[in-house]
Amino acid sequence: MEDLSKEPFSLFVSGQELFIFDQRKNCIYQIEPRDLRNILQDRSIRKISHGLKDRLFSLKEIRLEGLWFDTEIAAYLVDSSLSDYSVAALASHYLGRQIVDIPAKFMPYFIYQLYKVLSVKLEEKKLTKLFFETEMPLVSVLRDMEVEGLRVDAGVLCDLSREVDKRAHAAETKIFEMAGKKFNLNSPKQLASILFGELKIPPLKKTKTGYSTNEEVLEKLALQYPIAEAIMEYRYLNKLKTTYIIPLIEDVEKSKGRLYARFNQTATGTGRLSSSSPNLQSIPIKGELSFWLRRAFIPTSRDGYILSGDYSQIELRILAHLSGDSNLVAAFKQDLDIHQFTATLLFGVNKEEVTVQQRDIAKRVNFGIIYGMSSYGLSKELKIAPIEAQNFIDDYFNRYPKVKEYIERIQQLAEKDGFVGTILGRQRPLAEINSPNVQLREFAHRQAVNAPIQGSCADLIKVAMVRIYSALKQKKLNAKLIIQIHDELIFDVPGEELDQVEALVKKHMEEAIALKVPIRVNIAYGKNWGELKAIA
DNA sequence: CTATCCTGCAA
DNA sequence: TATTGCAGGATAG
Repeated sequence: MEDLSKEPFSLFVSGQELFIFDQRKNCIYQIEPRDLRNILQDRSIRKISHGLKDRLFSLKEIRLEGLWFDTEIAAYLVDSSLSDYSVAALASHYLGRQIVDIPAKFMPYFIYQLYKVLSVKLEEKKLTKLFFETEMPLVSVLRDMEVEGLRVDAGVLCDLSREVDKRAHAAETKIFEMAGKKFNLNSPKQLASILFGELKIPPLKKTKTGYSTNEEVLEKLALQYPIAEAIMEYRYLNKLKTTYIIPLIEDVEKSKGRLYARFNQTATGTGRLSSSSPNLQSIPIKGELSFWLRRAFIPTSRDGYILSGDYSQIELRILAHLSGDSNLVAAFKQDLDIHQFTATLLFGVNKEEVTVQQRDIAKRVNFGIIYGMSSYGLSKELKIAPIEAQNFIDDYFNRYPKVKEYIERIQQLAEKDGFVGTILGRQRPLAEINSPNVQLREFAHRQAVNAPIQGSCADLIKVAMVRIYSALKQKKLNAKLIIQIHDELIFDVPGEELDQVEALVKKHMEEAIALKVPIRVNIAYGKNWGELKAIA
């Protein structure tokens, strides 16, 4: 075999087996298992592979170096709207070959063909820089996160579990008493028949199959019927227990005090990461028991800390950047409380006069903008009439005129191009943007507003992750990135590294991409994830 | 057993 | 009839 370090070649790992494709000789080789590690860890050997991060699960001790071109990541940048990024699916899509199942030994051949097609498409779409400088380096960052996992105190979870059981049982007893009988509280169908049948409570909303018993409905019923309040309490406790506490305890006990989650790089339409098995991006944060739950997430070393860096109002800052609206830009340049500032514009008062309620409305309107809100959507959110909601939207656009122009511009661009882009050029296809179906078309228009904002935020934090990873490595620091939650990075930091890591995280997060407005990052740290104290 | 619905957690 | 996800339990087939 010729020197592997001369040019990139494609490979596929299956269990302990490694196959490579030599494109010059059009020939597939199987590598001896004892050479597998050397090849994967040699950074001078440029490797083309497919979903390699996820294919090394049984080879966790191998450091992955020199992964130069991952065809799964490339395919995702070329088209983030696919639901299946397997080699077989992509071969069908891009190589015109209908293949259901590819034997492992032929994989490198197909991966190489995909590489040829996808590298051209990356060039055409001007995604090469984003691909090589951000997405490919990120693969190693995510692999390290997945391999390292994080430390969790199962004892804290067990204590919490007992407390939740106690409260859930109390709620259950109360509900059955008021209902006059026992039933399956987890069945919306049975619950509806008790509430709206036996108890004759007037139903407020329908679902496809019956009457709705969701949070919104229960909240309204709770004003008049105590049973609704108790059901909400039960639901909260049951959710906490079944979705978080029990699965976390099981995972942690299986792996001696550590938790290993996945961070998926090709899952979302916008460029965000997703997390699964378990999903660390939806660990509860509101309420006393959520706080208890987060206290179970602890540093690896006894003298260590959990440190978080959190982008402040990043999506609105990106909106200010993209729209160039002078009011919005000025507000951020002066480091104002943006929701309070928006309230002064909407209600025509001085900032000292803004009430808590007014600020809350302004905050919800600000969020609504990011989601491409309608008056109906906002009215539901604010629990007011659609006409009043429309007034807020009109006032908002009068005060932030360039935001309005930006939204119109991006929607027209989407109609013309069939996609929208982020600051770093990441594209989101919008297949339904000109659909004759009104619902689909309007949905795509909201996505056209949201995707550049959400996606640019993803760009920003990905750049920061790559730079922080390399800075930690270069400075030989042992702090580890353990969780990413879209606009927040969480680290496991040895005690003696705290100051250095704090400065480094703040700097790289704030300087990831220069915007027309300052970017602010709040750093907090503590002895566990539940008790983080802000740094001045 | 899988698919779908309803529900609810996060940014 | 506000954006993006993941996941639980119940239920239908």
